Amino acid sequence: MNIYDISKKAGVSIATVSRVLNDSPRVSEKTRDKVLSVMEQNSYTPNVYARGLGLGSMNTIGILCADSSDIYLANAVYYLERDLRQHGYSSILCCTGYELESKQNCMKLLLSKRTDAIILVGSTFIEKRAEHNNYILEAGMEVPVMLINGYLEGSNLYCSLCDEHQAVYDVTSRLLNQGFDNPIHLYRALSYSGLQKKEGFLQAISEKGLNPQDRVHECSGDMDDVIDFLDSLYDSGKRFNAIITSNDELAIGAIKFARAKGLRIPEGISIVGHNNSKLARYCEPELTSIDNKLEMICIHTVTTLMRIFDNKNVANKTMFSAELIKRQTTSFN
Amino acid sequence: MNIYDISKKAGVSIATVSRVLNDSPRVSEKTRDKVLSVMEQNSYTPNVYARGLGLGSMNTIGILCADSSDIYLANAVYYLERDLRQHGYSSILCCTGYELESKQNCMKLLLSKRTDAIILVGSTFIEKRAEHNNYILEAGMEVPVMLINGYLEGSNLYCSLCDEHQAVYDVTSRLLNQGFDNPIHLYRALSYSGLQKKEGFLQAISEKGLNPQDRVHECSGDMDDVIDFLDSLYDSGKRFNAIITSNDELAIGAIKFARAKGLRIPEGISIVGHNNSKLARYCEPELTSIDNKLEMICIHTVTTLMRIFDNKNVANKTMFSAELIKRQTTSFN
DNA sequence: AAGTGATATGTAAGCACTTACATTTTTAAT
DNA sequence: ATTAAAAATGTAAGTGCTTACATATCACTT
Repeated sequence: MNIYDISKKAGVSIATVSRVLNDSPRVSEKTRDKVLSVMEQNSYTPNVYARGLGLGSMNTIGILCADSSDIYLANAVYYLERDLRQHGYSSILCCTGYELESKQNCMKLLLSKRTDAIILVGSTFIEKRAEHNNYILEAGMEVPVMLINGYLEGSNLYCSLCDEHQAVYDVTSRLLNQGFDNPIHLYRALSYSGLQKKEGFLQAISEKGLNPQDRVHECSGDMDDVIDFLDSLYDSGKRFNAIITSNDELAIGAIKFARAKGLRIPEGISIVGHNNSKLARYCEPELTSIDNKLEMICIHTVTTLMRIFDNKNVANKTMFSAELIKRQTTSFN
Repeated sequence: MNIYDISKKAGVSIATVSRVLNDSPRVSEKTRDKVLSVMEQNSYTPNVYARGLGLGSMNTIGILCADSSDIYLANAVYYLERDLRQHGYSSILCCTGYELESKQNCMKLLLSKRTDAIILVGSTFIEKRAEHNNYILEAGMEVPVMLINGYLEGSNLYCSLCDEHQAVYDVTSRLLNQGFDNPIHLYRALSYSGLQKKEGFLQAISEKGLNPQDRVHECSGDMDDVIDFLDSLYDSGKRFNAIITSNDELAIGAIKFARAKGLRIPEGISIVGHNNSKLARYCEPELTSIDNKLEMICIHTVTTLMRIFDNKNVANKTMFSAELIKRQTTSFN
């Protein structure tokens, strides 16, 4: 069943059928109804490939995500797909993992699918080494590329993110002022946002005149690794009374560590997570966490994309403010 | 840059270029190399829409998922996308939510995208009312439809699932034999697998001669609702010493409830989750949970799909065995 | 009733590929 | 060197849609 069949059955030309398909105003109401009812009766579905050929696009967006099984990224994917679909776009998902080559391949794949734009989810994309960003910049020359939780100065990328630097600076300062004067920071990966978090932490402690030495540590995503790491740090004689992490999983590892060592939370040690994922309420005690407004960022990203498609003007960078969600692992008033 | 440009630059016909594109053996090695290098130099990417038109397909699979922000379903989506991509297929994701109409619309959307198959993730798809399954069966007439964690007797759907009935029957029986003689079951939704879990529970308790009355309860997915529900059940005088749930989130709600009431886990009350998600280790005490082999099911689903595409013969239903992962909310030996 | 502009419809040429069939070239056997 | 079969390549007709341009129809005006 194609446009020719429909045109015959409706007694019109294929151009008219096509116009109906594309909501053209240049069809009389009578004809439109006729054509639509023929389509309905024959449960006709236009062929996307043919339309894509003719139109040069078929309203699909590529979502490049490091790991959609990560609870935070999974939420991002969910919000994005939902909002895109509401705007008439569908989503091709591609999970890259954390290897550069795999990311590049996935990007190539999405570009070859002629997606109208590409959204990068997971701040792990913008890395320290500039050459690791090239494939993103190149993609940006072909289609609009949106970064969630990332930013690249002076690039043609569109960025929606949260002010993680400020957020971490703020909690760290508050903890310091409250007597938790010996904090450490655990992070997962030095992505753009990871870097911001770390810098926020460092700024706060340096303002208090603390030595940053041995206060910042990279951890694997596995909870047991986090526990092991903290155990060995502790057993080597190192002491600390606050742990600020770059995501909630790490913070839960920290909680497990503290409980196992008999440290009291939050009196003896404060713990702050990041992302304010559902996990924050699953653990015990429930986790104080920085909410970085993921849903808002995703909605904004999709809105921006639509404006770009409409050739409206658009900011290259939009930054939201995080919010500290206080629970039981800290004793802020 | 299209196939004509390439053919000119390589000094061959478009048919030859197309053959190179399609890995046809009917091209000499010399010509193939020549064409490939011209493509490379001009960084040519074949147009998916044109290829899709000519070939009638472009190796894309639709993934219909109730809610990809659900930690269990997010994992399924992750495994599926990964395995599909390894086999040269890309994935269009569509999150339906739990409303029938929305599910139907998403299915239509995916079919209109001419996906080569559709995978339904989230057992919520096969419901009690037969008419709610019609849209799935109709889709099954057009393309292969695979069900993850679902089954529909006598249909043309391909199903990969885990024997949840047996799994729940087994733990429930073990708990009963261990003296936890007053169990209740909480479930999220009466999907196919939800039904299996419930039936497994009921069979176990009826074999022990217990009254099933008031032992099985539907809960919302929200943790606070679960806690509230159990609170009011408890406050109304109802007592129980084992809670078997249909997912880990519910079980964590149960843990929170038990701790708040001062019930001792696992001596006073045993709690068993389902899915063995990461969550099971985040809570306190860590949760005993039924592992229903999601990764294996997903891999099997993709393999099955590839066999279908190759016209190899394939089982309509494949069932795996679950495994009980013992942690701290039960005291099995 | 003829003429005008607006509106509706049709024709045909893209869009970038695939592939059956026809033709040419190569290889190997005589 | 001749010939047949096999291999490589080319030609041209799809694939199902969009849309510029041409043409037909309609509603008014005079």
